[in-house]
Amino acid sequence: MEIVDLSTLPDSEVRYTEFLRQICDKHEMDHAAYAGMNPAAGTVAGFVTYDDAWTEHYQNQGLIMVDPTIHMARRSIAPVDWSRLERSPDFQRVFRDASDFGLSNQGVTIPVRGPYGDIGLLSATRNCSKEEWRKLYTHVISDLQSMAVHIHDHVVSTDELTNALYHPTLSSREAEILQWVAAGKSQQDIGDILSISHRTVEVHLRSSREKLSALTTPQAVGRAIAIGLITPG
Amino acid sequence: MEIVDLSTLPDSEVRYTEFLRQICDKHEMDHAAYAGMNPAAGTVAGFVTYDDAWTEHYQNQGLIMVDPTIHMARRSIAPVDWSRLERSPDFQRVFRDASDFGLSNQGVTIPVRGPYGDIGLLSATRNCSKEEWRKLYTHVISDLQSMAVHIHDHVVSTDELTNALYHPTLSSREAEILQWVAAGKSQQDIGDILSISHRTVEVHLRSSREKLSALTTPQAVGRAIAIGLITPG
DNA sequence: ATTTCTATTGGGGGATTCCCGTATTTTGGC
DNA sequence: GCCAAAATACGGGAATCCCCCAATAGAAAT
Repeated sequence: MEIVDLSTLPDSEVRYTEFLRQICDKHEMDHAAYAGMNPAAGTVAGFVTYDDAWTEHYQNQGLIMVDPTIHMARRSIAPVDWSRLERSPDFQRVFRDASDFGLSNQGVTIPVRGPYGDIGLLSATRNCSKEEWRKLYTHVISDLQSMAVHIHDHVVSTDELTNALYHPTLSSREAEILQWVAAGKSQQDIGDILSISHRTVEVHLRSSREKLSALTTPQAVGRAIAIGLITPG
Repeated sequence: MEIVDLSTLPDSEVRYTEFLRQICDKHEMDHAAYAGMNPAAGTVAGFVTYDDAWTEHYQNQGLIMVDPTIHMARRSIAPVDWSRLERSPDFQRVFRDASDFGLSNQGVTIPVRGPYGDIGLLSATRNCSKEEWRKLYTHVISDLQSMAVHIHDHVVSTDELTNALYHPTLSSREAEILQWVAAGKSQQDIGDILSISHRTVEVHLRSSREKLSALTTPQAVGRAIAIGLITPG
């Protein structure tokens, strides 16, 4: 199958929504939605083909916090077929509401992760019989996975806001010292290891915290790991 | 396309290698390889269809440290076509060696990430003309991505060693407090938030450190985030 | 050539964390 | 039911971190 190159389309939110519509058409889905999250920056970007009414309701009710499809997909490697979700109270809550808006409880959510703790979720839904869904699923899942990777890759690489928050650059010294902190060393230890004063170590740590907008060193370490500047020690 | 269910095959390394062979057969590849990494635990698992000679050479020379396919794929969301790699000295080094062992410099590496900082790389290679490769690539990439997700999901969910290192369980209080620390709160702050003494907060932090085998709180936060027990704040 | 940024070292002092205790409550196994 | 282990809770005191300040030297930018 040919891949629609997102980069050839005009640069706006509309473009992504249009891309989702094309996916729907091609794979006989009623609706598709993409949500991209950057846990370190706390940002979320979303594009949907749903009606505004449902989107508004979803946001106003804070359904994103209880939506079981998101909850599961965030913890999964493989695509999550909604039919395999546990029928929890949260499930009832979200899908009862969705049903009121004419949406099906048949669908799939595909997680895609990037190297910096970012995660994209591509969901597609369709109202049809269980057998039809089963057949459709096995037929299109592979393409949908490709589409999910494609869209997430594109969103991450073009979203300037995300990119800015993504890559606070640490100097080599800062990264080096923060890496040692993540490895459990004290400032004095690090000073000895690098043959510099523990005062200097503290200065680099402080600037690292500032660059990462972190209040404390543990927070800075967490963020640095989440965005891939250092590795857990 | 039908997905070969890995769970129906006998449980061993051989099974994965066999699965890789099937992928080769189905998609007209010469060789395939999978490498799974858990950065928090520092473990690496690999399965290949290459000759032992090349595998040995690769390991003895420590090529994994300079292999540009791995280097790039680790930082990418989308599949990495080897033909688009920069012709760096490392590239020359690895692919000159590979060529000596009769291996092609045409191939693709597909990264797959899980929620706990784990990453799997599925590579496939084939010796053919550029045009053939181009055609083959667009034809099979979607299926290969599916296969990559499938194999990584399976390796992660069945590798007991990984699982053990993966999930040191924190008590709810411990996770709660560590989450606040990752959000940049001090012990005093957290005590106020949870209406307990900051002394108690410190005790929970200590046991969290012990469970995560961490020497310091920053290290504990880093590990907890890497293995998904908490999220970066 | 001047400015700006980075890396380095240092003092003093308050804030925070961390190790040493103890004690109560909850949980799980026998 | 009982006991052991874990979870929860609190305090004193020592070690560490962190913030204020100042200062020098080299590299990079203008």
